[in-house]
Formats: sequence, C-alpha cells, structure tokens
Amino acid sequence: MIQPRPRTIPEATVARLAVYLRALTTLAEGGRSSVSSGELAEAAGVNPAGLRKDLSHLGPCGVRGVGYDVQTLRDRIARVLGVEHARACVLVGIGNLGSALADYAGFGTRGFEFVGLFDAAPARIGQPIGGQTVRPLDELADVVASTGASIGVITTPAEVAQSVCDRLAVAGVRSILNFAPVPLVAPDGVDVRKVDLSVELQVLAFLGQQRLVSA
Amino acid sequence: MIQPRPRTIPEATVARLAVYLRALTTLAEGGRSSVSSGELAEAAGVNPAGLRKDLSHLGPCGVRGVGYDVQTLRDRIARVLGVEHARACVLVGIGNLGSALADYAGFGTRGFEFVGLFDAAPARIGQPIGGQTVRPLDELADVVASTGASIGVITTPAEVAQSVCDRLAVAGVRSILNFAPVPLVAPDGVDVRKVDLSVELQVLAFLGQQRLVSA
DNA sequence: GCGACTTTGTTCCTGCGTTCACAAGCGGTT
DNA sequence: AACCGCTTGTGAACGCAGGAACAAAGTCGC
Ligand SMILES: NC(=O)c1ccc[n+]([C@@H]2O[C@H](COP(=O)([O-])OP(=O)(O)OC[C@H]3O[C@@H](n4cnc5c(N)ncnc54)[C@H](O)[C@@H]3O)[C@@H](O)[C@H]2O)c1
Ligand SMILES: NC(=O)c1ccc[n+]([C@@H]2O[C@H](COP(=O)([O-])OP(=O)(O)OC[C@H]3O[C@@H](n4cnc5c(N)ncnc54)[C@H](O)[C@@H]3O)[C@@H](O)[C@H]2O)c1
Repeated sequence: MIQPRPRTIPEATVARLAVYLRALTTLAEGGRSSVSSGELAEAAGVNPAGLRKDLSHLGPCGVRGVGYDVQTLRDRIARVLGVEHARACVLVGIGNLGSALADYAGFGTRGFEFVGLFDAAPARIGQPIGGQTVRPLDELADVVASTGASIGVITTPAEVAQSVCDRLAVAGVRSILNFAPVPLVAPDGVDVRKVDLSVELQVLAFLGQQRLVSA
Repeated sequence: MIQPRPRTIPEATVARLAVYLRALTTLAEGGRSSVSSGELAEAAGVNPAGLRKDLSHLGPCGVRGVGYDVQTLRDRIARVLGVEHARACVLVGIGNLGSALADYAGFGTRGFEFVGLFDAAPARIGQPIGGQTVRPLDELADVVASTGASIGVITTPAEVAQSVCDRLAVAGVRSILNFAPVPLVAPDGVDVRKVDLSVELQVLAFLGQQRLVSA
C-alpha cells in the first residue's frame, strides 16, 4: 500500500504557502473569485511552475483551463497551515521591539493573538499595550495553561533569552520565535525559529559589495 | 586557467558567516585567543563539518591540530562580508517597528549606522529618535547622495512600500531590506531581501500542528 | 458534437546545500 | 629526529529545491 500524498511538506513550500494565503486574501477582498497560477505567482513574487508544484502538495485544487477558486484555495491553505482557527501566543520582553510587535494589528488579522505580554522590569509591569497589560514572568505558566498558548515570542536581551526559552518550554509552549541574537537550545518537541536582523543586513552588505567587484 | 577559489560564496554560507562573526566577537571579548571548529560550531549552533566547509570559502585560515586564531578569523570574515568599515543606512517609515529599529544599539556595534530616518506624516517629522531627527521624504535623495548610504530599510505600510522602494532605488540605494508584507520589484543592480514575521509565525504554527499529527 | 485553446498537475533534470568520512598537516613529546 | 594525537581542509554521496517542458483535462466556440 503506497502513500499517494506524503504527509511531509517541505518547509520552503510552507513559507510560500503563507505568502499565497496573504495574496489570496487580498484578491478575495478585491472581489476576485478565480485566479490562475500565473496571476497568483506574480502577486506572490514567485515562479508559476513553482507555485503549482507547491499547491500540488495539497492535492488537486484547481480546475484545468480555468484556474483556482480563490475562496476554496484560501480555506485549503489555511487548514493545512493550521491557522483556520486563531492561535494564542505569548510575548516575553516588552522593550522597543516587543512593544512594536504587541501593537501590530497585522498578526491578529492572520490568526495570531497575543494573550500574554511578559517582562521582568517592574517599571514595565502593568503598562497597557495593544489591548493587553504587561505581566510579571511569574504568571507565565498560568497564562499558558489557561489560554492554551502554543507559540512564544522572545524579544528579551540576548543574555537572558536561553532562560526565557527554558521557562517557555516548561510552561508548555510548543513553538518559539526568537529575536535575540543567540542560538537557543530547546527540549525535543519544541520548535525554535530565529529572526536575525543583523544577519539580514550583513547579507545585504555582502551582496552589495560583491556586485561592485563583479561589475 | 582555472580559478582555484571561486568568487561566489553561497548565500546560506554568507548568512552563517555573520553568525560566526558575532560568536567570534563574543569569544574575543571573553579573552579567548584561539578556538576549534567544534567549539565555534557549538557557539553558533551549527554542525562542525559545515562550519569548516563554510570557512574553506575564505581560503585556509586555521592551523591544523590547533584551531583558529580568534582575532585573525574575525577580521577575515569581517572583510569578506564587507563590514570592516561602517555602512550607512537609511530607514523609511518611522512607526512602531521603524522606531524600534532606529533605537536599536545592536546595529551600530555591528557596523551599520542609520544616517537618515524618513517619514511622510507631518506629525513624525522633527521627532528625535536614536540620535537622529525624522526627516521628510523630500530629503531622501540628498541624504543618500551626501552620506553615500547604500542600504535602505522599509518599514512603511504595505500599500506604499513599492513606491518607497522606487524612490530608494532612484536615490542610489543598492540594497533594500523590506518589512512590509508585499513582494517588491526593484531595478537590476538593486538587491531586495524581505523579513516577513507573519510567515515565520505561520511556519511555526504548521510545524506545531504537524508534530501533533505525527505523534 | 467536435475541435481548438487554456491551464493545471506531473515528470525530468540540473544545480545547490548538507553531511559523513578521511587524508593531510602541525605541535608536542620522547 | 621520529612518533603520536589532534584538528583542519577537502572529496564523495546523498537529499532537496527550483525550473523547464510535457501530457492530461476541462472549457469555450462553432
Ligand atoms: N530593537 C530592535 O530593532 C532589534 C533588532 C534586532 C534584534 N533585536 C533583539 O531583540 C531583543 C530585544 O531588543 P529591544 O531593542 O526590544 O531591547 P529592549 O532593551 O528595549 O527590551 C528588552 C526588554 O526585555 C526585558 N527583560 C530583560 N530581562 C528579562 C527577563 N529575564 N525576562 C523578561 N523580560 C526581560 C527588559 O525589561 C526590556 O523591557 C534583543 O535581544 C535585541 O538584540 C532588537
Ligand atoms: N510592527 C510590527 O510588529 C510589524 C510586524 C510585521 C510586519 N510589519 C510591517 O512593517 C510595516 C510597518 O509596521 P508598523 O507597525 O511600524 O506600522 P506603523 O503604521 O506604526 O508605521 C508606519 C509608518 O510609515 C509612515 N508612512 C506612511 N506612508 C509613508 C510613505 N509614503 N513614506 C514614508 N513613510 C510613510 C507612517 O507615517 C508611519 O509612521 C508594515 O508594513 C507592517 O505590515 C510590522
């Protein structure tokens, strides 16, 4: 017995599916009901053939000669990505960057809701940000347990990021997004992704310098 | 005539070199003068063999049986990445996220300096942030020309990101880091990288959901 | 009803990135 | 001076991602 559709979707494909989802939402708001792979690929900034290959991981979901139904495809991608229902998130480290994230409305419209904002500094605690109030770290475990938050975001200084990671894992958070410039180690069963803005800038600096050399 | 050391370094390697650079700086501050690939790999969160392969793109820079000289390796990576001298950057869209970036000290210590902060809203203009004053967009071209800024960062709403990108390119910026959730198209010779935080969260959501299914 | 056109889904292929494994080289020791 | 242990640098194998080309399938026009 063969498995006609493998359960594993490449991570690169998953990232692009999220982009397609956003483009489809924009199209739906614009009143479009159907879209071809070429149009959607241009809206997402990718190659049409690659887009079709990505969608093929979800099984057939288009009509040949016509294209894809915007609403159907949107729902299907949302279900695969696991964002059909809103996800609860907690945010630790409400400084410059953390405050910006907590205030950002774009997460809520994509199904991510911050249900807890945490900081260690007494001056921060009690401060209202983005419809929430900053809490002390002691309440982390309780909030995670009661809300079922599965995603934690770390925007603390690098020195304490590992300890915050440990506390999040103990509290029951399954996925962690880390903005601190240190590699984190987490227990098995906890996924960690990092966003490293300095690295992004340095890659840009390298590409710019390299272009000068080759020119 | 062969080219014993190709000029092109894989982009994935460049990104990791930036991480090694940071780890080496930390080691240097800690007084270490020499380090092995195993230690450095652990500090950077990567595989030792991969680290050695990455470094091999720079030519031989270690001593067999001993390891790498921290200072020498640090300087060499910095030169390859093009961050031995500070790079001037401009930032457009001084809202929640833009303010956090402008205030962040970590970029300066890695050789990136914001020499211009720009916004379209009259209320923002003149506001002091991170040692700079927010300017109107009209001054963008002048500032880029006079400071030689080669990197532009976009933290405006998505609707205007493309027009801001166009203005940056016209002004002479060679590399762009885009935080707005839209794919940008730039003229040839201008590199664009995007940071998409919603996508990061959605990938995490997918991984978390997938782990439940496979468990 | 039938043919032509459009668009999807898949297959092949090429190139890249990652990992493992080993030979080469250097320092310290006897 | 020769040997031994340690670490680097590189070669090979593997798996994955991306792109182009092609066949299947559905619609529209006649
Ligand atoms: N601000 C940026 O633009 C930017 C860019 C790239 C990376 N980062 C990284 O993001 C992280 C946060 O940056 P920031 O500029 O917001 O710093 P920040 O100093 O403004 O904020 C850090 C916050 O974390 C809190 N904190 C400290 N220790 C804590 C602990 N043990 N538990 C919980 N909270 C704690 C502090 O009270 C503070 O509110 C840093 O690691 C930084 O390197 C920031
Ligand atoms: N804040 C976040 O945490 C976050 C997270 C992910 C993505 N983003 C993206 O980053 C961007 C900025 O987010 P934000 O929360 O800072 O928004 P914001 O509304 O707080 O800030 C946007 C700023 O851009 C300025 N602006 C508007 N039009 C402009 C123009 N034509 N030229 C120059 N400046 C202009 C506005 O005056 C404002 O100050 C958005 O595209 C958003 O989707 C933000």
